[in-house]
Amino acid sequence: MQIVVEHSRKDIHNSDIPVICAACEARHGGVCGTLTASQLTELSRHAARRRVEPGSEMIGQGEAANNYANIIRGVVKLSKMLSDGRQQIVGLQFAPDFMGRPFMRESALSAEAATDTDVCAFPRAVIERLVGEAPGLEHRLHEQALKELDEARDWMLTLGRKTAQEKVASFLYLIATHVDPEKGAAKEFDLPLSRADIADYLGLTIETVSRQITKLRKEGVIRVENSRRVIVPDSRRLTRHAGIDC
Amino acid sequence: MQIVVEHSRKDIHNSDIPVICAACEARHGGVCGTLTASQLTELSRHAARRRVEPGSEMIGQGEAANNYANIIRGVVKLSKMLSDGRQQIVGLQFAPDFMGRPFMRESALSAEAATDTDVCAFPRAVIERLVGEAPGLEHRLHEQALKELDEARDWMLTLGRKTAQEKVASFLYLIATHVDPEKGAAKEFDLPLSRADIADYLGLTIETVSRQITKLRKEGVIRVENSRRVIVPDSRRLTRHAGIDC
DNA sequence: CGGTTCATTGACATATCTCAAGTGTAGTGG
DNA sequence: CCACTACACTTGAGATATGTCAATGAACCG
Repeated sequence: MQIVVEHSRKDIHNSDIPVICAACEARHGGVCGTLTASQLTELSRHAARRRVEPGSEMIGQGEAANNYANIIRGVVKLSKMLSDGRQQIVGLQFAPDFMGRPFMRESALSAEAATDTDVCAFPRAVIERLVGEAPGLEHRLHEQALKELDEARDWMLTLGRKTAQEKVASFLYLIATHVDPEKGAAKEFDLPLSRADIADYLGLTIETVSRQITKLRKEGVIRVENSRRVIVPDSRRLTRHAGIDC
Repeated sequence: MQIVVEHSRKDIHNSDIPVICAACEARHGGVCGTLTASQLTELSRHAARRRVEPGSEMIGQGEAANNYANIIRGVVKLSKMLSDGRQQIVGLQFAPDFMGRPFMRESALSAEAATDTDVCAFPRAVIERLVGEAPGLEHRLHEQALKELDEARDWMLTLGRKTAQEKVASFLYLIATHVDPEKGAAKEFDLPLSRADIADYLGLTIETVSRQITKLRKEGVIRVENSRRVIVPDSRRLTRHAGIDC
């Protein structure tokens, strides 16, 4: 975070950076951080800022994937569906994550905005050309893939082996950590997901999620306001309910 | 597969390839395929063939990860454990997959041979140096990571949303597909995993796995011999029991 | 042959799901 | 400002899939 600020200062004196990028919150996140000024210019020529409403699908399972995007603001759900409608969220992406599955024409999952979201989208062809020119770009994409792989595997443990109580606590802890990575501290935040989404992320039903949240509330592990706002007085305590090994 | 055979023929006339590699079954799989002769020589100087007994741990969760490896033969389980002993297998790796988590000092999971396994191991330092020299190497590692990510997400859907019956059928289908990718054909194979391992892979108990296998057998979807050998007369039929969308 | 490990089967317990009703809360229109 | 609907969430009662515990069987090995 410090570093981002310092770099931003430098950018002000660097007139080579495209205007749209110089003001971009994700200038150094996503894929843009590794690009040179000219590559950034090239990319920004084809880039389009878009605002996405919560619930609107950005790409569907089985559709052609013609775009990559940086998430500027908001949370995006990645999910998979069975033919009979059962659904599982397989990943959440937060700003300033990069979105898109390199080297694949067709999406194996659907991406949908969970909250109000801003993205900066560019055609896959441009990215794939830049990969050949910018040595650091593939490395950045590789790191993002590895990060997502680690997260997916962590979540497999949650899905396969934790109780409903632990699943819900793990989810709350995940969100709390994204808001503020400091361990054991008090936290307060709005849930980016509805109960239905949380259920789809945890492999549970809406009702079970609701009951477990109530249970955590009654035990004093969390407080809840307006059903979306959550207060965690002691996130170490939450951790214990989440079955997280530390 | 065709391609591998053709390349092997060429190798016979290419005396630059290290002897140990020229005879290697994974010569063009894993990471080796993208290396030049001199890079391969460099790598092979530090490489060590090892045979691993089933059940023996190759690396433990939280240990320092000092090695990468190509799997020459066999199946390796990647698993995560909670502090109270609950375990989840988060991935299976088959020959000629590459094993190892690039750019990370410490393993977030444990790797254990499921079957008799041969690997070709090399120190992480050598690989990381070669990444800087061989442009194709990081691309290969990146593709492997993306493949594992796709597999992990597919499995999350299985873990979170499928019934025990569908989970077991999905597992059998996964193994059947690895033996022979042809769709709808009859298949016969030995399970590389014990019932306990299958349970850990599916987020079930041993008893439930056993009951579901019995059920599939009684319905005629599979036949079982010696509890390890499985015959699938019609893998399309198996697919239907696996809740796989096609 | 006995001992060990692994797999199967049964009887019962229980966590989670299902179905149904009830409670907010926000938005809409009169 | 007050109905009125719509939607998301909560809560309850009962059903059920899966887990737990215990016994048995089958394969393997010294």
